[in-house]
Amino acid sequence: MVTADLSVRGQILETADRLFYEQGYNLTGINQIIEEAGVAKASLYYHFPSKEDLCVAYLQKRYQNWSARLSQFLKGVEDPGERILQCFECRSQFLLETNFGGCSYIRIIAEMPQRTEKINHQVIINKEKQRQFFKTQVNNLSGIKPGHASDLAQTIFLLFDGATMQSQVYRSIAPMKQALKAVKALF
Amino acid sequence: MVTADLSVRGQILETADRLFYEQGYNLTGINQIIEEAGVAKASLYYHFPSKEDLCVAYLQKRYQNWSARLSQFLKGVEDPGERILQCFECRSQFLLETNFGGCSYIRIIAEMPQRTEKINHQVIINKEKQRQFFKTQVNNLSGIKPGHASDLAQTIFLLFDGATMQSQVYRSIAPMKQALKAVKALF
Amino acid sequence: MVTADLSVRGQILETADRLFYEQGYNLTGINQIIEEAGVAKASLYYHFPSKEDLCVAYLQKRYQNWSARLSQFLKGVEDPGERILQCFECRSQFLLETNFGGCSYIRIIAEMPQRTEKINHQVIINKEKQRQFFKTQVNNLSGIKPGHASDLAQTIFLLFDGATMQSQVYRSIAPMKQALKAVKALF
Amino acid sequence: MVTADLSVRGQILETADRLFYEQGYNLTGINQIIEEAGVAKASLYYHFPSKEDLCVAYLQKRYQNWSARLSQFLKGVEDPGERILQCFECRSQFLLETNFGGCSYIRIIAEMPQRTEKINHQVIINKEKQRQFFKTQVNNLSGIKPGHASDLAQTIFLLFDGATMQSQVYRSIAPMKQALKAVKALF
DNA sequence: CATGAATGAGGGTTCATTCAT
DNA sequence: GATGAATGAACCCTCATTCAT
Repeated sequence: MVTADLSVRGQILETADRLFYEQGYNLTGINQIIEEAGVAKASLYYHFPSKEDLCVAYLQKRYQNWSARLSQFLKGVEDPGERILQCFECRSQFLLETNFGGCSYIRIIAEMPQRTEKINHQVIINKEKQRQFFKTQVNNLSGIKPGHASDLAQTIFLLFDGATMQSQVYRSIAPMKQALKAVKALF
Repeated sequence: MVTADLSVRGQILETADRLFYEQGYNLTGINQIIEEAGVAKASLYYHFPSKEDLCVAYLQKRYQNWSARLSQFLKGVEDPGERILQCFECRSQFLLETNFGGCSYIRIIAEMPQRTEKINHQVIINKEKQRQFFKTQVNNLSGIKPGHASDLAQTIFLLFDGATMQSQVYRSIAPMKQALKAVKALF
Repeated sequence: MVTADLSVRGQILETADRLFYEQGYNLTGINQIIEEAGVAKASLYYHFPSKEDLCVAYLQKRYQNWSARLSQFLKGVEDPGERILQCFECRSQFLLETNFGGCSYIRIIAEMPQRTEKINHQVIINKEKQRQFFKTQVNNLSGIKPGHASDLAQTIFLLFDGATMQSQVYRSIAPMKQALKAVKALF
Repeated sequence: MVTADLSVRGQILETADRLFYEQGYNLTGINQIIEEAGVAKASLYYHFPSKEDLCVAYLQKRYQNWSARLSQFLKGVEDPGERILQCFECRSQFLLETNFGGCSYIRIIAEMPQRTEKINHQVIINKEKQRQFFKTQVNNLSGIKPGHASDLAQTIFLLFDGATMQSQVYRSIAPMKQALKAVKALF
C-alpha cells in the first residue's frame, strides 16, 4: 500500500504516475496533470524542472511500487523456483488490475525512440533491477549447471517481457500463463 | 528493396512510415510528414482521412516490408527449424539496420493505451500473421510431440517479442542472440 | 410539392438548400454538400462557378418554395385581410416544420455583413417580393384611407420579419401569434 | 464611451467584439483576432477556454455597451412614451454609426442554427433584458387599459426587432423610421 | 458533362515552458 | 514555496477552389 502523500510534490507525482501510465507519456499534457493534481503550473516546474524530469521521477516511482508489490506478493515464499513463478503470477495480477497497461519502462522507450540520456538511464536502471531479481533467484536454484545460470535468467527475463508486452497487445493474461508454463519447463 | 513510389499517396506513406518508426507516432506531426514528403496538407487528408487512418496504412506497410524481407531472407531455407532460427537472424539484421527501432506494432500499442478500434484491429492482424509464421514452421518440424506444437510456437513467439523489445531498450542484439540460443534449446 | 429533380444540378441544389438552411451557410462546407448529394466536386463547380453562386440559387429556390407553399395555403382565400392573416399562419406552420429555422434571406445577411453584390441583390429581390405581397393585399383592403395603405403594409411587413426572427430566437411561435394579434388590431 | 482596457484580456475581447460584429462570428477567425489584438494565441485560450466562450463574453459586452448607450441617450427623458420613442431613435443612431450592423444577438442565432446551450442562454438573457425595457416603459404609460400593457410591449418589441433587421438588410434607417411611426400610432 | 487528384490558406485548439510577483 | 498570466510553436483537420483527363 502506498501512503497518501498530500504534499504538492507528492500530488503532482501521484497524478503524473497515474496519467502517464493510463494515457501514455506523450498523450498526457502538463495541463491535465496540474488540473487533476490541483496545483499551479509553476508549482510543477518548481518541483520538476521539465516534463522529462517528471518522467524520470515517474519511472522511479513505478519501480518502487512494483518492487513493493512484488515483495509483498513473495512474502513467505522461500524457494527460488517458486519465487520466479510467483513473480509471473504477480505480474498477471498487476496486468489484470491495470487493464493490461504493460511495462511502463518499455512503453516509455517505445514512444520515445530518440530518448534523452536522463530517461534512458532511468529505464536501464529499472530494467537491470528486474533482471537482477531473476539472476538472484536462478543463482539460488539447486541443481543448476554452472555456466547455465546466466542463460537461464536471461531467458526467463525475455519471457517475462515478451509476455508482459503480448498481454498488453491482446488484453489477455494468456501470454503470461504461456510464459509461466515455458519457465516451468526450463527448470 | 522497395520500388520508389513517386505518386503523392506513395510519397506520403513512405515518409510517414519512416518518421513514425524513427520518431514515434505521437511525436511525428502531420506538418513534418507533408514537409518531408513535399505535398500539400490537404493532399494528405485526401488520401488518408485522418492520422489514425495513416497509422493503419503504416502498420500494413510495415508488415508487407517485414514479410518481404523475411521471405527474401529465407529463400532456399527449407528446414522448419532452420527457418525459425533464421527468422531471429533476420530480425537481428533488421534491428541493426534500423538502429534498434523495435517492433512497430508493439510500439504503436505501447504509446496509445486507449487505442482506437481501427488501429487495434490492424495490430492484431499483424501480430497474428507473425504468430502464424511460427506455428506453421513448428507444425512442419519433425519429432514434435503432438499437443506440444502449439505451446512451442507460442513460446518462440514470446521469446521473439521479448528479445525484439529488449534489443530496443538496450540498443544491442544481445537479447536476440540470447533468444536464439533459448529457441535452439527448445527443439 | 416540389418535384424530385434527379439531375446532378438538381441534386446539388436540393442538398445545398437543405444544408444551408439547417446548418447555416458558413457552417456548411462544399465537401458535405457533394458527399450528401452524391456528386463529384468538379461537378458542383461545373454547375455553380462558386459557393456564392450556389448561395444565390439557394435564395431563389427558397423564394420559389415559400411562394408555392403560400399560394397553396391561400388557395380559396379571397378576402385581402384574411390573406394577410393566413400568411402569418402559413409562416407559423413553416416555422414549426423547420424547427424554427427563421427567414433564410435574413439569415444570409446576418452571417455575411460584407455581403457581395450578387447575394445582396438576390436577398433584396426576395424581400421586395415579400413586401409586394403585403402591399398588394393592403391595397385590396376595403376602407383603407388613401395614403395609409403604404404605411400599413410596411408595418405588417415589419411585424412579419420581427416575429419570424423572434420565433427563431425563442424557438416558439408565440411571437408569430403576437404579431397576428397586432395585425388584426391594425385593420 | 468605453474606457480603453489595455490588459491582454481586454484587448482580446475588444478586438473580438469589433470583428465579430463587423464580419460575423463564423467569418472571424481566432488568428485574425489575436493578430489585431496583438496577443499570443495561447493567451486568448488562457482567458477564454474556447471561441464559444469568447462569443458569450462578446454577447455580454454587446449588451453592456448598448445598455450604457441607451441610458446615456435617455438621460433626462422621463416620459415613458417618449423613452420608448427615443429608444428607437437611439437604435437608428447606432445603426448609422455601425453601417447597419443590425442586432448582434439575433445575428449570432441567425448564423448558428445548432447553437450551443451557452450561447443560446446568453442570447435569451440579452433579449429578455431588451424586452423588459419595453415592458417597464409601457407599464409606466398613463392611460393604458389593464391587460393590454403586455401586448403593447410585445408588439413594440416585434417592431423594434423587425426594423433593426430590415435596416440591416436594406442598409437604411427607413424601416426604423417606419417602426417609430407605427409605435406612435399604438399609444 | 463528369470526375479524381491536388493545393494554399486557414480553421480551432493544445503544447511545454517562462517570468514577475 | 507557490502562483496567475503570458508566450511561440505545433497540434490535427477543413476550407473553397482548380485542373488535367
